[in-house]
Order: sequence, then C-alpha cells, then structure tokens
Amino acid sequence: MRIASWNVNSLNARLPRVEEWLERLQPDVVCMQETKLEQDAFPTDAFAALGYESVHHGEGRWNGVAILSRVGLDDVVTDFEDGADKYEEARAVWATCGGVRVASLYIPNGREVDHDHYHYKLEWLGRLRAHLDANHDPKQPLALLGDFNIAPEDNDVWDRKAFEGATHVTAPERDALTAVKDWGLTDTFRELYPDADGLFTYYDYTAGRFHKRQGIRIDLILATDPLLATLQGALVDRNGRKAWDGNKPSDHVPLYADFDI
DNA sequence: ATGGTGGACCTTCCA
Repeated sequence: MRIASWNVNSLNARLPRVEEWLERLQPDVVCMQETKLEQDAFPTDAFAALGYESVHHGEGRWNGVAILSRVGLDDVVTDFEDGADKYEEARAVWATCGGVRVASLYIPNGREVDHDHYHYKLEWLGRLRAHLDANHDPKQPLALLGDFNIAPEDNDVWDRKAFEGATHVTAPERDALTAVKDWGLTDTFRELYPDADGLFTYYDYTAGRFHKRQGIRIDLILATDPLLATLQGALVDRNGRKAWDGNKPSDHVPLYADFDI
C-alpha cells in the first residue's frame, strides 16, 4: 500500500497538479492539507474519475483536510470531537483505509513564538496525543500524515541560524511532537534515512528558496510499529514541485511511504 | 533596501 501526503495550498488552484501527480505516483491513500475549500466545494467527482473515494473536512477560506482512498474509506472522524477547539478550524480528518487507520493533519503554524496561535499549536498537539490515548492502540496499524509545521531536528532545516527565535524549531514545539511520537509512532523518512539532510518538504515561495534548496522538512508520515514493520520505502517527492516550477506549484512537496500491507 | 511570492479575497490575512 502506497500512502502519500501533500499540503496542496488551495485545491482550487492545485487540482490539475494533483491529478497529474495521482496518475504518476498511483498512491492507494492520499492525505491532503490546506484545501482552502468550503465543505461542499470539494471536487469529489474529479477524484472519483481517477478511482478514489474521498472525504473532505473543510471550513472555507483557510485550512481544510481530506483523504482519498482506492482501498476503502470507513469510520470517518473529523478533528478530535473534544469540543476544545477555541478557533474551530478544520485541521484533522480520520478514516480507516485498507485496514490502516489514517489521519490527515494540518498542525497550526504558530505564526510567532508566544503568539496566541503558537499556544494553540502546542495545545492542538496535546489534544492529538489525548485523542490517540483515548481512541487508538499503538499495536494497531495506524499512520499520521500531514503538515506538522515542526522541523523535528536541526538537520531538517537548511540553515539553523536562519531559524533563531523562529517557530517550527523551538523546544516546546519539538517536545510536543515528541510526546505524540512517544505514544508509539516512528518517522518513516528518518527510519530509512537517519542522517539525510537537504531533503525538504517545504520551500518558501519567496527569495528563490526552492532553487537554492533552502527548505525545511515539516511534512511527516508517522507509523505505528505493526505498520512500520512492513515499511518498504519512503521518499520526499521533490519532482512533485520541480517539474511544475513556473506552473503553479504548491510551496510544499508531496511525500509518500510504501508498506507491504 | 527588513523586501522577495502566492493564495485566499477586495484590503488585509495567512503561510
């Protein structure tokens, strides 16, 4: 089973790119973030034409997450159903696809250290851990995919000095991510490439960052042990952006992992 | 020069 993730930065702007990518990569399950669509504006028919069932959790102008699957799509849950979201933003959707519990996650950006949304980000990650504790078991095949807006380690940013005092690399953010992982999840990319650097998933549109390879690795596929045991490969699909540069690429690169399940 | 691009949408927010 090939499971992929992509922050598309507006599905309305990106649909042709997503369709090309689906036909090339042939993923079985896809998690998308930042659809930026109203709930009912999701292009269900376009994905059905490519063989995918889908679920969208959208709020309109911002955020929005979705899952596509061609191996079944059941037991959908949106966000955490904990009644604790002070902004009521559409940032998580869960489904069971081909026997794997999957979540498409768009962790809050944080904006600036100590900003209201920075604390919202930390709280959101705490709610994610609580949701896993309450609803799931690390002995089941489960994967969290999405834009975590956290670079787990210093070799996940192109220049550590450029991130002094910035979000995405602070200890509280990394600690909150570690707490999620400590439930029983492993970063599939790092499992296969423990020392790799320069393989990023996000490049700011400005300042020619993509061409200068000045990015950060903030999009992750985390897997529980029974799923990890079947891991065949994992890649950051840099061509997902390079090939389309000048042709309305997302600022995020797609990534995927292959499991023998 | 503290910018730069791109997407939401219409004047500013967000990343």
